[in-house]
Amino acid sequence: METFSIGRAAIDVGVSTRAIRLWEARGLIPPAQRTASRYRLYSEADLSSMKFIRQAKLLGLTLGEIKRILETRQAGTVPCDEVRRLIDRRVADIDCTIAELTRLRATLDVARCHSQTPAMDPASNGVCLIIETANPLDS
Amino acid sequence: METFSIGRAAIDVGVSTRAIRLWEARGLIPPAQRTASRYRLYSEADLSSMKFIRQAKLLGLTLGEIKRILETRQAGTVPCDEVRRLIDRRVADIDCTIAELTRLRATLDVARCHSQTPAMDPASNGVCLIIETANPLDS
DNA sequence: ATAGAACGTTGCCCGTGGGGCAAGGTCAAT
DNA sequence: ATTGACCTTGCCCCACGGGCAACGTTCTAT
Repeated sequence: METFSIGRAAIDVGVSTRAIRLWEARGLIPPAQRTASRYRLYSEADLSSMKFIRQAKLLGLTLGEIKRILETRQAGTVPCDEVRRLIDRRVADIDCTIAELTRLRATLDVARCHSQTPAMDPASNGVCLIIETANPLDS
Repeated sequence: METFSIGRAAIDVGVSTRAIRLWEARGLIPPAQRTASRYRLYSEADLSSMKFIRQAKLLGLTLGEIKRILETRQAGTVPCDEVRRLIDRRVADIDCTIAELTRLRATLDVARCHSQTPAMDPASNGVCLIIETANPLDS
């Protein structure tokens, strides 16, 4: 069975070696097999597992969420329902974030173009009217 | 001159006492005056300064950016040009983030509704087809 | 006056997902 | 044998505080 060093694995999976060690420390992947000199060794199955993690991360799941998915799967259960719930939550979260950012963007636009935003009088106590007169709509 | 404890200041400014201490440690506000028993004391001017920081934070500026703005102002320069640049960058950043999130949202929508996304065969080696067959458009 | 509540002080560890660097051990090719 | 590329662990760093500990101070009520 072919094995891969952490560097090869990182290139193959498309992440950094740091990420792989972090995933191990966080329990997303089991402690790697080691050579006599303590080098980590990975199998193709390990690479597949890491590719799943990378893919899940690209979808915006956190390491904690991914860990739970993997644990569910390892317990023999198909985690698709859980995944669907996570994705639903994530979508709701994204919508919320987009709405917030859109509001903030509008506020910044208004502030920046605020009728020739008078420059702060250097002698006054204020710092910058662009900021001080802005009216954030965010909660 | 009326002075305020850190708790009063926090309430008046609308932030936590932790935040105020952090801003001091980060150099956004000068080390507070102290009572004989080392309690921090703030003047109205201090409160104004903190309100500026809070306002700038609401606009999405980082503590580092705010610090530089305050330093510019303290050097006697009106920081409005700098602020305008920061806001421009922030707006560009927001647009970029919104675009990314929109793409991700679309990917998640497709993945979730992926024609009755077949449940993973518990005997296979995969984890979850919803994730494995998703096709993130993000870079 | 004194007890206890409410406030203040420092300090440390936690999160997210690693990056950067250091000081060293190992492997491959020349 | 040496050199360069790789690996190991460990520690501190990023933003912005939250939570808790252990302890000192001030205020309030009885």
